[in-house]
Amino acid sequence: MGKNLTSRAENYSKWYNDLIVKADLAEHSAVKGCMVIKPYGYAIWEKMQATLDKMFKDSGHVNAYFPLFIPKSFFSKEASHVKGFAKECAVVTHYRLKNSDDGKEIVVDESARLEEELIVRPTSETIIWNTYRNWIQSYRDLPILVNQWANVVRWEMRTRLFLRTAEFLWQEGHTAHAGREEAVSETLKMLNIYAEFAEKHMAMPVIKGVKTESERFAGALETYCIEALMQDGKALQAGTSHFLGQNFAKAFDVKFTNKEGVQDYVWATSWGVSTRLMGALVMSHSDDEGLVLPPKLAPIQVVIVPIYKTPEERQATLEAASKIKQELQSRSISVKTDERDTHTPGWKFAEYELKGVPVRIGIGPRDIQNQTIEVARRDTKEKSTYQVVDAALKIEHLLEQIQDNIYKKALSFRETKTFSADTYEEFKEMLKHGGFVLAHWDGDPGTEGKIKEETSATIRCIPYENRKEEGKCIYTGKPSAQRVLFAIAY
RNA sequence: CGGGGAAUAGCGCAGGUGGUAGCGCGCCACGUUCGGGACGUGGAGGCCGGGGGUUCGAGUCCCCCUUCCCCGACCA
Repeated sequence: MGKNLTSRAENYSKWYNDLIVKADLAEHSAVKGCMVIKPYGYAIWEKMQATLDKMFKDSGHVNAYFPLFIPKSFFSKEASHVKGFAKECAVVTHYRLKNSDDGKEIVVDESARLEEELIVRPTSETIIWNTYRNWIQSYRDLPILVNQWANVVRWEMRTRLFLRTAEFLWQEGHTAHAGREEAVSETLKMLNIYAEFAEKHMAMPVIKGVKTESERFAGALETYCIEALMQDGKALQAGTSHFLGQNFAKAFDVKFTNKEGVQDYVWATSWGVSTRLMGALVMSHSDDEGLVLPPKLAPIQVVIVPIYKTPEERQATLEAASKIKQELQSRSISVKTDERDTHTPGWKFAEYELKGVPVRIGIGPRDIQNQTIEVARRDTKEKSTYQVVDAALKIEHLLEQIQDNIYKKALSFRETKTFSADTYEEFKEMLKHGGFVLAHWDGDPGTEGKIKEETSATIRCIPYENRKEEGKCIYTGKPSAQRVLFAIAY
């Protein structure tokens, strides 16, 4: 029996949408462009949050919270910033409702118009820098290393669950520094933290790099990013870290007195990852049977399915399950025993496969007899029989192996999908099959724009650990010092 | 914001030329099952997305609105 999941080959978009909904991660809400993140999906996000939050704190950051509403005037203070976000802002204009004259409806009370409209934050640079002005007088007040976990709203035309929704959850770090070098190094430090998180926890290989001018964050001097390749060959920006220079300090007049007693503007960074990572996670590892979750982020790492016919067998298998569960829990492994009598084992197998639980244990009468358990891993669908006596230890190792295996699988996928093009014809041909294409570019945004127009491919980044290599731009033939990373992106 | 679809039971769908709604899955009850989404019998469930019209009569024809999906442009 199938799971009624569209296969990736048949329709990748449908596969993704079906999977998100059927695996209980999220669903469309009654509000256009907004999603409901369901408990199972939210549990994964919570694990991402917990891990990232610890990484942020271990690197000296602290959490705070700034308002959801941002006065419109704040936005206009940094010219390129407002330009970048103006087209997708939700604006609050009134603060009161009233009954309509016929009493049948609730309408906006036109007399309750706000003096100054409020923008629902699409990002918090402006409100934060307006606040930092009051926090900073001296170099002794620096650095400020603040992060916030929040929701933001960007009024998107076209939305997709997790990948692009009008409201999404994220974290945004906003730091203030006394010197340029320190701010640049903070930007890179956070980029590295994101890359480490992606690779070690999400098991998703990423390429670190710098964005070109046209892909840069509105208001930044430099945007660094991690780029991942999805199974359909499209690239996904998974996180960004911005060096903001003194742009926001100048816009909000945030000065400090340095050690020499001279006034200077503060240097800034901002960095963020969002619930989009959920989409990245799904599209990196999952297959036609359902989700494949990396053990480090799986809400349930091991599920135990008891198999029995008689009440006596039920009793015996549940007892055996309980012992294994305790042993696994003592190794900090999250375990669930599915004791429900309302579904057959086969049904449960399919269900946990759909939900991507990394390891499934089956315990039936035969196992009780032999002092064994059946262990099935989700990533390879391989089944083995373990002796109960050393099962917990082996499963602990198995989880590590699965984490490692899905990373390697994703990495090898990316490697086979990464090409080098030396001519424009070659470039266009390679793009047809999806994947990353490394090619020379003359550094001109105009050229980049034309390539995008003609092929839909964008420069995802200039890889950070790039090998310098003399060459000629595939489009103009002008000299180029290195290859840049092209792809069709989400 | 353009271009295509679509909206009928919880989900997926069928309902030529108008005559008062059906199938599969799911749900409920009982029994037999249970090592890869079990089976039988019985049952519940619908102002056919919303609003107007045409008609004796509209799921079906006409107009308007709303929402969702897919593909582009824009963006994390």
